[in-house]
Amino acid sequence: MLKVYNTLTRQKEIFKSIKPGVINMYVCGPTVYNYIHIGNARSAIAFDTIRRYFEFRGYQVNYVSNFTDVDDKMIKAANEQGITVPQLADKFIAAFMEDTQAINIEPATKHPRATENISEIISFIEVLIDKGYAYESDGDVYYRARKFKHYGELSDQAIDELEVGASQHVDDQEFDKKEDPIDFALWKAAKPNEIKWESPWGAGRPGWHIECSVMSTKYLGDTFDIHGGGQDLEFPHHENEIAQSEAKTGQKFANYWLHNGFVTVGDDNEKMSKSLGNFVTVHDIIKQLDPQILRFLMATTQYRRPIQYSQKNVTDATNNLQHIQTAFTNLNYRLQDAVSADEKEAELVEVAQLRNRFVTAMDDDFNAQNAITVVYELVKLINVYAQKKRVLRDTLQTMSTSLQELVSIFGIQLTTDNLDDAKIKELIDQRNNARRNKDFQLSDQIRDELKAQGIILEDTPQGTRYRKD
RNA sequence: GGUGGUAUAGCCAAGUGGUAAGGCAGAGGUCUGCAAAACCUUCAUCACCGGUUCAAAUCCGGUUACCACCUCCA
Repeated sequence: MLKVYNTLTRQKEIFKSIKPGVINMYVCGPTVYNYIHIGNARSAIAFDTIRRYFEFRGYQVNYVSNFTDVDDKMIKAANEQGITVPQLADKFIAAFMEDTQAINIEPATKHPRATENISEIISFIEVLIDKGYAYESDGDVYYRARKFKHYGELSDQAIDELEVGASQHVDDQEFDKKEDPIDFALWKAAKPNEIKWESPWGAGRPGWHIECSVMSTKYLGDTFDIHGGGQDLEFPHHENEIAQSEAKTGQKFANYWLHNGFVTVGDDNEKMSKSLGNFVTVHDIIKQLDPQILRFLMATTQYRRPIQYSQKNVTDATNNLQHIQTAFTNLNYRLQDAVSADEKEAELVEVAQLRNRFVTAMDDDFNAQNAITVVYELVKLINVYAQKKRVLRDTLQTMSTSLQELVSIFGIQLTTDNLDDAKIKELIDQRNNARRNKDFQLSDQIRDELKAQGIILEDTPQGTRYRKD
């Protein structure tokens, strides 16, 4: 029985999809004005992991995630770089695909862009105006937040308690055009030389929140199963999406709202921001860090908890991932002398039990911490088994399949690392000859030389094997 | 000011009434010619105060600290 924490009700609920066996989910994607930072990566990884788990549980997942390819930041960045907004968008969408591929994120079923849906956005806004939920004001269109009686329910904000301007980002010009300070823009009139589209209210561009309402309902229907995004989007972005969508359709918008936690940077746990100089992009990180390690660190932390991106945590993740990889290597190594026999060993039962425990852990709001603990137990079982004198091919195969399957939910791919180098093999032969002759000075010399080249030798009862450091 | 969240060993982190999972790091050991890898052993009374209970990290009341959001933000 799968439970998810629903921000809407602030509790864990039994998950039930609208259509059996199918899940429609929408996840807010990035504004493509820069390389994605590790916060974006965290969100992408969290929901990719959730998606993979649903698929593992047998669901077909329709996963839609947008690109915000026009807004103030886009316009500013394009001007600074002397290119057009669409050029900027193309550049960073390509970078997004590249970076997310590196951390093994499956492409969404559909990656719609705001600018590809302008006519749908305009129609959507027209309906809101017709229903009295929106009004035009000097070329802008605003949503009448107070008119929507559920406004503030997602984020538990009492509408009269909202402290307008608390985040110190009030636009004075906009302020004057609004009936009420809490109203928000659906359409913004174009300033001179800005990218623009024609509309019934004059030339302009869509506000930020409207695109997600339009694209999610366009691809997933008026009511869909899951809407996800970062915690910071809860208010106002998701609150506004609900207001827009439910005012238009009269239907429930999304059944379950899932929000991932933040990433903090550095050993003193400070928030990532450009002014603090700790703004970290995935593009830069993966130049020096194995993307799998970043993936592992983020995917194995429960998605709602904060993650501290620090050297210590990266090192831990590196060691833990290596530990799992080593078990897989140990397993594969024993295939060479495994026997085929029609026996059902006790380990098979244990593997099945561990799998069940993994599922139980993940069923509890994707508790990756408990799930990875089960993987470590499987790793131990494998390591112990791989040291037995007699091992069965079937048992090894089952262990291998299970281990790979479970870690693949976290987006981790284990490698068989088929090093096959005649030169190294010759050196190993020389070394083993020396060892037989008790010439340990020579044998250690050979080992040290290989180590200097990044090749680690390991003597096992089945012979000497080697791996890359 | 409003809302939400968090507080468990050197670090990360499970655990919603029954006497503290797991990982990393550390220490000791087994295996090894020595290593490596693996395995074994070892390492905490749970922010603070008060209460309920036979029994609380877990429930109730209060306090403190930190974080996030309140129309840039994943």
